[in-house]
Amino acid sequence: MAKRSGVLELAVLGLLHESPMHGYELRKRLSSQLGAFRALSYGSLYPCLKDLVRQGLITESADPGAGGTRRSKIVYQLTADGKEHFQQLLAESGPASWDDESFGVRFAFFGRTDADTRMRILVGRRGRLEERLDNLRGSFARTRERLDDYTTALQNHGLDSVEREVRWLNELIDDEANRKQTTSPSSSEALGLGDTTKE
Amino acid sequence: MAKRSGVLELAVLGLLHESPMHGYELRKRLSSQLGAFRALSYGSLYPCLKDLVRQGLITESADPGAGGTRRSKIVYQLTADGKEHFQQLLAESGPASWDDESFGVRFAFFGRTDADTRMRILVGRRGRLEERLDNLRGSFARTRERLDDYTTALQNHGLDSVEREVRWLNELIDDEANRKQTTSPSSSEALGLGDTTKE
DNA sequence: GCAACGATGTATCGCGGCGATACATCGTTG
DNA sequence: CAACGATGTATCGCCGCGATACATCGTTGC
Repeated sequence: MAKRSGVLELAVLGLLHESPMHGYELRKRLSSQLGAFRALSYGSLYPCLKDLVRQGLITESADPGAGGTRRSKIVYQLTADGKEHFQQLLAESGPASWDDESFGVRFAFFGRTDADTRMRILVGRRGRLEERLDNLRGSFARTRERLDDYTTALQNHGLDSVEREVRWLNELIDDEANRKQTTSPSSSEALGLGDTTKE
Repeated sequence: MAKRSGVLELAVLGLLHESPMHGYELRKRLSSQLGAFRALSYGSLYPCLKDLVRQGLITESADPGAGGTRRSKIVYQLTADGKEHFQQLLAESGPASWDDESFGVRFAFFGRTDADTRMRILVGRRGRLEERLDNLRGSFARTRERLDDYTTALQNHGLDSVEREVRWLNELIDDEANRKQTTSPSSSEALGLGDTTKE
């Protein structure tokens, strides 16, 4: 228990970091702010919120909104423990954080973490993608002759997409390196060369 | 029951269309041939196979492989009913077939269906993507000023990806139109203009 | 005023797929 | 012939999705 894949937890904590919110609002922002990531359902959200309250990472309080008609609207707010836990989760740069969804959410909150963590996650993510690229190219070469045009087109398109993703990562990594160089020179060399060893 | 989201069923039937196979082999091809789509687990595959057998769409038989040591290796084979059902599933061009996964699998088997079905699925898929584009652009415009650089970069990247996908779809649609025109002229006009009305 | 309606808002349930795991046999290597 | 990794079938628990129910707010129109 309390596993919940982590990513949902991270996203909720991160959004609540900006301002207290209703569950409803939380859900909307999850799909709009965090990009094209599919909106998660209430079936996941509310149990997660309940869990976070139980852990003392967020608190729920009545809505001070309208006139004072007692009705059940709940505003969730981050606690000090919650902020701490958020930082801790965000900085985790293990293999799990290279996953598509996990990376997307972490990247959206990059502004709240330090340069080293950003670089670690970026490089790790690139490694994960290059791994995928290898697999793709491998099975592509292995099956290319006996596939029809459509299957081939699909494979090529998939390959292109991942390659494009890698290029995007490279730009981001360069940006980070430059930013770092401005602050503390002669340290960009060691970072870009992480050798992508798996877990 | 028997719903199983359809896409798994379709993929298994399609792969079995080429040649009889073991479950193990089936699983490997699911991730290599059908592109970058995540490998589905045995936890889904075997129950699905069992279900297809129960429906009489495939049959299971002992492996004629090695020497004759009785051991449990099972080769699955498509039946006549299975072939028919596959065609029927493949040709379904309802809203469900515009989904990412569903479209990918159907596209991989495009060679086994007719030009009209191909065009219907292609145009529908493009409509779905343009719908997504609208949502993205909407929430983008609505939130752009109060977001930091990273969140903005993420949104832009997401937008680019979907736009790129639409461009790919357009190329495919053009190709299909040309192909059709070669065979039977003056019929390409009516097809490209499907107005993407939802379900 | 108030009826009607869509957006806002909280909550639960069933079910399907995923990941882990167990177990068995094949083929190769030293 | 022992050891090991690839091949192969099978199941189980758990998580998250989609559907759904229900209540209230704010607006519109008469």
